[in-house]
Amino acid sequence: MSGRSDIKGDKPARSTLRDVALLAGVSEISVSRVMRDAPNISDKLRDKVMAAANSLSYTPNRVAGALKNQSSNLVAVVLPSMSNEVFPSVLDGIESILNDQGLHAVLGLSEYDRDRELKVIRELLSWSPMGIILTGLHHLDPIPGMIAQLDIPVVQIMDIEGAPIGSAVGISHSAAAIAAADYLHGRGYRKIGYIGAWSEKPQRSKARRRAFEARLQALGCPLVASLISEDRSSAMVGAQTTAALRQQHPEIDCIFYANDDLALGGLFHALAAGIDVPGELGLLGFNGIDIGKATPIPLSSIETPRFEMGREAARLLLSSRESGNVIKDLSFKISDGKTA
Amino acid sequence: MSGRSDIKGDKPARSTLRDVALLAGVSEISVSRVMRDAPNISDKLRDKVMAAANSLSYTPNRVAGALKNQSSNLVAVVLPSMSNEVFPSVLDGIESILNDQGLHAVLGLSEYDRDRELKVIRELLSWSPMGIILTGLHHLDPIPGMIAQLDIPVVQIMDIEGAPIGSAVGISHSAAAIAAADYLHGRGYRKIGYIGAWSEKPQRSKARRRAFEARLQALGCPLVASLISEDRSSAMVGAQTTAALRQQHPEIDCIFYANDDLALGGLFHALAAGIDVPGELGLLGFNGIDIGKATPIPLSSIETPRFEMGREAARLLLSSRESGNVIKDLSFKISDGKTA
DNA sequence: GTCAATATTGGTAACGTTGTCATTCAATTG
DNA sequence: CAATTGAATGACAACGTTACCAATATTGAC
Repeated sequence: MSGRSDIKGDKPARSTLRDVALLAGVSEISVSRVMRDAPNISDKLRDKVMAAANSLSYTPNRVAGALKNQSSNLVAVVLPSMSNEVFPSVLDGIESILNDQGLHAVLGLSEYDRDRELKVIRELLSWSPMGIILTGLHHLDPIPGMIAQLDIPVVQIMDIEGAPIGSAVGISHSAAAIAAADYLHGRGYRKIGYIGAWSEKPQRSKARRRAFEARLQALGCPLVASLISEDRSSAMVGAQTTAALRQQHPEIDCIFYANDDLALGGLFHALAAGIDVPGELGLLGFNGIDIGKATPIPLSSIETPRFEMGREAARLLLSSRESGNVIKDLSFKISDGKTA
Repeated sequence: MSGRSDIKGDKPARSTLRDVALLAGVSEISVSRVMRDAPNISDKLRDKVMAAANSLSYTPNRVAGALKNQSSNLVAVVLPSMSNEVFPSVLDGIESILNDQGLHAVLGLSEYDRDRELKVIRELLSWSPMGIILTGLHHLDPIPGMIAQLDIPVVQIMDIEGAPIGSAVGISHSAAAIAAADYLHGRGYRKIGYIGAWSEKPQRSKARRRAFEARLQALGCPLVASLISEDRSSAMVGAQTTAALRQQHPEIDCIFYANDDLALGGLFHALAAGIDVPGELGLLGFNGIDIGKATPIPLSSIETPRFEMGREAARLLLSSRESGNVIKDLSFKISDGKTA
């Protein structure tokens, strides 16, 4: 009955256009057209084809389609990691737009390693995706050329300060750092510390710390100290580094953290140690994650639009044919927490 | 110089095996073999080809390769959602195995909707993935048949109680619920409540609650009440529902939560309201997320191996040719928190 | 120096789909 | 009623790769 399966007489095998066409007694191209809802198809033909297709439970082979078309419904998405809440949210935002269009993300993780990123991008590009989303603005040299060869749209997320390959969606991290410095200074804090983690692998956090430091300097109250853990960010590390930093520099009256996981750890440490927050110690996080809104003292934080960043990136990708390259500043806001 | 680009004289166009072969003065097959590291290639040939390939910055077209080979290096991964920490961890585990093998996940989100899941699976299968990872054991009728047609391995994650299509990796949710009931009962709690969220969309949480209820009944201290919020899980919802449940049933001395986000919310509520934990109120979460280890009172929770589940799923997928279908119980453990 | 065995290369034909260009046939027009 | 149009279908040739089967070099054995 179904072509190839006779030859060897075993597996049901995947049915093809040809099988459907044979069964329906029409040409392959007609089946193709019906499957794709092409115009100028008679109801009679459509019915015949659909019946045959259903009885064979035919699924179009998009690999073949993509080869012929030179384009697919895949979108390459390259993120550094999945292990904090930032990138899953971004990915969620991306998927929320893509899935409605019948598009799908092919995922690659760089683990903050440039060479690995290059390898992953090369592999993903070999699938002729219809677009690619990258994290950050700094990439190895050959990458823009590789993308140009496919002539597909690129959107870079997270950062907008630099020279994007195509479009970019994100926030200004230096502006966020300046806002943080101004905010804390405005609240009366004068002995400010900084805590980061994971050796600042994302260059964005390094940029943020530097801008923060510079701004404090300009405000006349230079950063007292910063402590960058080698470990990955976590609440536990946040608690430990907070204790350590306060021991080394008892005069510190406020800490700005690289992210909310660390800041929550700081808050938990303070709660457990009976430190008065925000009086004795002010705490300011970064990202504005959900949990921080429910803590006994709600966490003050720089809220970043992570989900929206993903959505916007996907939207820009889809519209880039018309709108060309765009740089979109989604901006941040300082949440109304009570820890600073 | 590069074939197609002459015709119209515009885009650099993507170079192909043919372009490389022409430039290197060898056959297309030879280029193909060099690119794939096939055996029996002379150094001279390899060098010529590599030089040509580099100068054209050639990237193999895997769409064509997959069509010819009838199989790709893509793995379809269908998850319900990205919006709590569970599935990102699982995905992280999956990718940690896949990426080292040059494989890539194509993602589909079902949003806990069966029909949507079917649609997504159909689309992903049309890419001839080399395997597919699904969430849970309950799927719409046509799905097993669709997968069988491609003759690729399937791994279902999260749950192991039921009839898997292929392999399954997860934990026994009823066993976890029983362990929770026994643990709380053993700690002396007798007026136990339950809090869930999002209308229990994941059937796993429903199964867990039922088993929990049944066990408490058997232990002679029936569940006092359960409160299932319609909202998605979050610490905020956990705090609110905890307050609400205690108001409705002041006798409750302990609450088992559907997940740690809710439980953390409960803990924060208790801390803010000055409720003595675990004396006046015991709290037990589910999943064992990182943050819970750093709270002023570390959260007691049923720890589930989410990352490991992803890793194991990917491993099973890769080894299924030899090992066949396997059901793997990764088991859970009750964390040594201090809230129950 | 001859012959078999092996290492190295190439030619050809698919894989399943769709764009381009026919072709058929019914409907419309003057 | 012939001529013209347009709708509906089909034939054929790609898309870029790789499996399969030659064909040609190279090596070693006797």
